[in-house]
Amino acid sequence: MGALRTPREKWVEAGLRALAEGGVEAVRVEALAKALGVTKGGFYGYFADRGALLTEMLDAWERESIDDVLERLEQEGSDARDLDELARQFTLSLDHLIPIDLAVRDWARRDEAVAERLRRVDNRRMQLLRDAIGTFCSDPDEVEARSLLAICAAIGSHFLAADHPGRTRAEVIAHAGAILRRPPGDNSSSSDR
Amino acid sequence: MGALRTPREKWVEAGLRALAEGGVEAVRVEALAKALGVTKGGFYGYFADRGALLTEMLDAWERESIDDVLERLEQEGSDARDLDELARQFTLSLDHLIPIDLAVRDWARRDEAVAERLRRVDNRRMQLLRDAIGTFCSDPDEVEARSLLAICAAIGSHFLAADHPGRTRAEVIAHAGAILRRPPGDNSSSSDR
DNA sequence: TTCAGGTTGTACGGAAGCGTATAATGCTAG
DNA sequence: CTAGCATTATACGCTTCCGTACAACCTGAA
Repeated sequence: MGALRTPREKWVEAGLRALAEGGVEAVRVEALAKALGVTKGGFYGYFADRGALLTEMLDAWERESIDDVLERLEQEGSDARDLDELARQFTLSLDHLIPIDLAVRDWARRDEAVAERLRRVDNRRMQLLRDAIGTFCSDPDEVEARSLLAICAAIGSHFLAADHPGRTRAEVIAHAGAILRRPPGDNSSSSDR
Repeated sequence: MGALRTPREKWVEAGLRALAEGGVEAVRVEALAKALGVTKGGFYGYFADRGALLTEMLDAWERESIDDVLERLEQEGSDARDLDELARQFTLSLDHLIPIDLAVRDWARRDEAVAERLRRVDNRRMQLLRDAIGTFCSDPDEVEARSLLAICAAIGSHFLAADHPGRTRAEVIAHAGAILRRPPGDNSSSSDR
C-alpha cells in the first residue's frame, strides 16, 4: 500500500489549532492543507466534507476534555474532592485546551449539536465541582450556587477584559477561590440547619 | 435632495442584529442588504468598506452599553450601590444587548481594537460592581474578588451549558447573588479588621 | 524490477463575498 | 412639470473557498 503521509489525525489536529486561533470560520480545508504543507488533495480521502472534519474535531475535543481530566485525577492519586487540587489539575490539563474550549462555547450558541456536546462536558465538570464543594458544604442549593460561581469564574475570566488596578488577575482569582472555599458561617441568611 | 430611504443607521442596526445572531463572520454586506430589502448598492455611499461598518457598529454598541446603563441608573433615582438594583437594571437594559455582548467578547479574542473597547466597557461595569459591593464590604481585595465573581457569573452563565437538576438556572443565579451579597463573617480568613 | 495501491498535486466548476462603475429610479425644490 | 441629485439596482472583475476529477507519484509487495 502507499504510505500514509499526513494521516487523518493530522487534519484533526490542524483543525483544532485553527479553531483555537480563529474560531469555526477559520477552519478552512485549504488553509489547513497549507498549514500541513500539502494541498487539499488528500483531505477528501479521509473526510466526506468539511462538516465531517468538524464533527471529528468535536469528538477529539470532547474525549480529551472529559477523559484526560478524569484519568489525570483518578490515576495520579490526587484528591478530586480538594477544590485546590481540582483547580490546579483543571488549569494544567486544560491549558492548551482552553482556547478550543472558548471557541466551542461561542460555536455552541449557533449550533445545537455542538451545544449538546458542550452540555455533556460541562455537566461532567460541574459534578466534579459539586463533589469537591460538597465536602465542606451541606446545603445542596449552596453547593450548586458555589459550583456555578466557580465554573463561571473559570470560563468568564477568559472572556472578561477588565483590569484590576494594583492586582493581577491571577491574584483576584485566587481570592475568589478562597471565598468559594470559605465554609458557610452562621451569619448565612439561608435556612442551613 | 433625494429621500433617505435606508439611512446609515439602518445598516448599523442590521449589522448588530447579524452580529448577535451569527458573530462577526455573519456580518456580510450583501446579507444585510437582503435583510433590509435592498441591494448593497447604497451601502458604499455611507461606508468605505465592511470594516467601516464594523467600527461604527462597535461605536454604537459601546455607547449603548455604557451610556444607557449609566443614564438609566442615574436618572431613575435608583440606587446604583444596591447590588440587587444593579443586577436588575443590568439584566433589563442589557437584555437585547446580551447576544451582541457575547459576540463582541469572542470577537475581542482575535482583534486587539475590539479588545480595547471591551476593556473600557468592562472596566466601567466593574467599577459599578465595586461601588455596590463596597457598601457592605471593607476589604478592597475582597471587594475585587466578589466583583470578579459577579461579573464572571453574569458573562459565564451565558456560555455555560450545564444543567442544574431540580433547579432553574435563574434560581441558582439568585442563590449565587445571595452568596456574593453576604457580609463577610468573622470566620473570614482575611485580615479584615 | 515491476506493478498495484493508496496518496498527493493540479485543474476545474460553481458559489459567495467584496468593492467599483454605471445606469435607472424616484424625491423634491423651483 | 421638470431638472437635479441623492439613492438604488444591476453588472462586472476579483478573490476565496468548497467539492470533484483525474493524472502523477510514491511505496511496498510480488
